[in-house]
Amino acid sequence: MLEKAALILDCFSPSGGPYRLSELSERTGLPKPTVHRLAADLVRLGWLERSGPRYLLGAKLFELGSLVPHRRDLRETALPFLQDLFEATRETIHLGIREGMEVVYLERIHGHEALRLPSRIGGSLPLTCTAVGKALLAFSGAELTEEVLSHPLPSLTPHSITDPDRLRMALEKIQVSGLSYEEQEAASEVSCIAAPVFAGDTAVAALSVAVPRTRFRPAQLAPAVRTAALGLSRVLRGQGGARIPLSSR
Amino acid sequence: MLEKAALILDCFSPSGGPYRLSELSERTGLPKPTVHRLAADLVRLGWLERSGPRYLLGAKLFELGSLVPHRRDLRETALPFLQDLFEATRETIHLGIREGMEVVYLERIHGHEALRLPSRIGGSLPLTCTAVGKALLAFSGAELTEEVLSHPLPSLTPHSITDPDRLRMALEKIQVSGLSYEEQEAASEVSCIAAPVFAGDTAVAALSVAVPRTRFRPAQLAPAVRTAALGLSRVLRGQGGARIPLSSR
DNA sequence: TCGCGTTGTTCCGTGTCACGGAACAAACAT
DNA sequence: ATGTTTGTTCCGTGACACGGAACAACGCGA
Repeated sequence: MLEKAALILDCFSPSGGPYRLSELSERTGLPKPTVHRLAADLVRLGWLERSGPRYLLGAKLFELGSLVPHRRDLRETALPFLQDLFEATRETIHLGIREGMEVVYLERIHGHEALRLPSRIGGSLPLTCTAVGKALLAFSGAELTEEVLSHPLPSLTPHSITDPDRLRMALEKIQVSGLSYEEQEAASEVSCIAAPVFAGDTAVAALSVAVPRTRFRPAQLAPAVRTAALGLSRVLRGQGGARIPLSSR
Repeated sequence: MLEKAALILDCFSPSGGPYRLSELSERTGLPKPTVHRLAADLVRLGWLERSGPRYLLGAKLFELGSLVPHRRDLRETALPFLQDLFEATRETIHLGIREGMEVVYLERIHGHEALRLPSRIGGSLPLTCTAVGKALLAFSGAELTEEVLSHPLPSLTPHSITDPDRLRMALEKIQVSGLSYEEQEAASEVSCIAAPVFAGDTAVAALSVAVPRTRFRPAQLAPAVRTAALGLSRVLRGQGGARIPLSSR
């Protein structure tokens, strides 16, 4: 029952777009009357909304989603640094964390010029295809790197790194320089530079600047990204990662 | 069953903080074994997380919440204007919409100086206690105003407006000037100025600047807020509110 | 205007699985 | 050592989720 409800809600990820009853039925594999009943319940609870024949994710989910502690806290303390970085570069800024073998973006801020990017707040992308992802991967321990390299590498564009050796070299460079680069590996015509945010010697997050390829000037962006990332690291260390003690096991 | 799960999740609003099994049982009024079973299911689905004996809202909710179309679209198109406003003022910026008789905040950005505010992204406050709320209320039709005035006015601080006549006058001023002011009505030592974002002649959103009372200089902030709000209004008009046609009934 | 495919909704008999009291185990306090 | 609170397991009962089938509403092309 809960599981079926979750199936329905998961239909809306990642597109979010409106769906009709029969589409939901088809996508979940659940019979139509079942979806009908469950969807009606979900609407009553505010988890879905309905306008005419179309179902949308509901306001309650936004409310609850905004409260998720890990996300909210990190986003909140990172925000001032993201603003600094935006003000310094006036380009699109990302904040991401690692979740398994993917990046999840917690924040994305930008000005009036909108890049066409696959990244969305709350959405996830392969670690290996983005600057943020590679920054996280490079400082998440050797085991994870091996784990990632043991599968075929996914790609978002023809420029995505699919050769394990190239990736390994790229990660080593990142480990040395503390900076992660990406050129059209996630979206065409977009380049990106990222820096990891540390807690101890592993990365807990990374932030990046995304720029149209034609005006990508890494030398100018590097100090700003690094500064922001280090500043955030320092604040996180200060306030102690242990606001929620992880306790037993 | 769904309803019981919703009860459990609603425990986390607005505090978000971690809860133990017995607290959840008490707050929901559900028997312990029931909560235990449901919570376990919710954890399996990623809607809750569990570290030791504490339950937290889960990552999946963040993911889904970020996709809620109304929120996401408005937030996305508003963001550049919020950035402009932040850059012009370097103060805390809010974006809010009306939901019933409350404001819901879609975005809040700020620099390193953190004001102590009751507003949270995804959270809601009474319309009458905040600059954003009053801006929305002033341009939501006379019926709503009467509806609000027909109940006793809530208050967040001793400065919150609780006198219906005073509120009515304040709203009229807002309707004339297109600007909404608030002084320590939501949080002590904080003043605020807001401007409505229009679709036609009713407000679909409002944005505000919150400032420590001591350095509140309305004359300097007013043009910036108004400019940002009008700019956003224009863009919203341009892209048509009708991306999701409301269709029948 | 009619008919036909599609989509949404209602009905209801069947069987499942959610339910929660009770009993047990583990953690914590004193 | 002993009570107290919290977390977990068990299991018999019955409510209610389930989904096929039949029906209604819509959209579309002729």
